[in-house]
Amino acid sequence: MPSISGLTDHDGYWLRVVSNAVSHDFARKVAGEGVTVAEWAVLRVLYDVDQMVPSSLARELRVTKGAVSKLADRLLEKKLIKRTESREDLRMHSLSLSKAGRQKVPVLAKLADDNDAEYFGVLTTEERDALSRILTALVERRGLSDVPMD
Amino acid sequence: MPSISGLTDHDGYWLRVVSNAVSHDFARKVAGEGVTVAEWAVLRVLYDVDQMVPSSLARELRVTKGAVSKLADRLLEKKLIKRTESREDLRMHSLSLSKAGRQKVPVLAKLADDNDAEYFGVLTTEERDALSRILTALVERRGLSDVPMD
DNA sequence: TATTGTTATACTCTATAACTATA
DNA sequence: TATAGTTATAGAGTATAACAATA
Repeated sequence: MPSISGLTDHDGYWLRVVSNAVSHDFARKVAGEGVTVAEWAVLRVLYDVDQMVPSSLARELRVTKGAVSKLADRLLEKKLIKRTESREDLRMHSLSLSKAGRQKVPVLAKLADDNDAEYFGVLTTEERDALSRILTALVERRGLSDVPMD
Repeated sequence: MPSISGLTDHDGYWLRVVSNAVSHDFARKVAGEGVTVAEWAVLRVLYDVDQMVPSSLARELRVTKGAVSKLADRLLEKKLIKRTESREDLRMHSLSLSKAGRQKVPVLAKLADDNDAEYFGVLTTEERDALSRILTALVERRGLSDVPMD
């Protein structure tokens, strides 16, 4: 008789358990700063580039332009980003951090650092190095750079 | 000047990238069988126990009873599970697999096996063992058995 | 009163596709 | 026609809390 594999027999299951726990806790932390994880990603990208059109942001974050539109709406409401019209092409506009948004990024980055330390700090140096190495290997060998972050 | 960590500087980020990719592909596979990943988890648990009350299922899957109620509704519509009233305690009822549900579990388990092989097969035996070991260590040391699977 | 389960409501995240304005 | 962006719609996944029935 064939044996049926269980939920816990798959690496994908445990990966999801750990990933969800890490993300869930991080979401709770950034919620204290009034933003979601998806919003944090937008803010962090804008922090480096100063300004970016929504279509580029969609490519960078690997989501649809509709998703970016919605995220941008919320960040505008929260006054963390600004919209600037383009003069050359009136269809386009740029998104950039507001002063408040720029001030918030280091705070959020610190929370991300804390969260990582909290979770992966229980590993030995060897384990942590191995994890990073293996995750990177998976990303490279499976070509996950093009995978959406849903 | 303090340097601000980026999205990709955290293990949590890469964990999320890989986990999302694995789950996304698995979701696509089971969608071909007409179920979602959350529904697969319900079916797989019921496969072993024959029958279970929603409150136990909620504990097992670490979601709220409301979430189980919704999942059960969908699985009933799809005729993959059955509801049976309890005779001792009329507030309770048991959920169990229908014949169709029981037949589907091995098919779904095979898809989970395939998905795992597809993703983690690119790792060497040593890497794969290390990944399993490290994920297990994280679950144990961080006490993630109690974390919800959202 | 406490418990089981359902239902109502709400939110995040995402997608697809129709639509508007501009090129 | 093609492109940039918005909006409408939908659906998965989840939570909280109000509720009904029963214990």
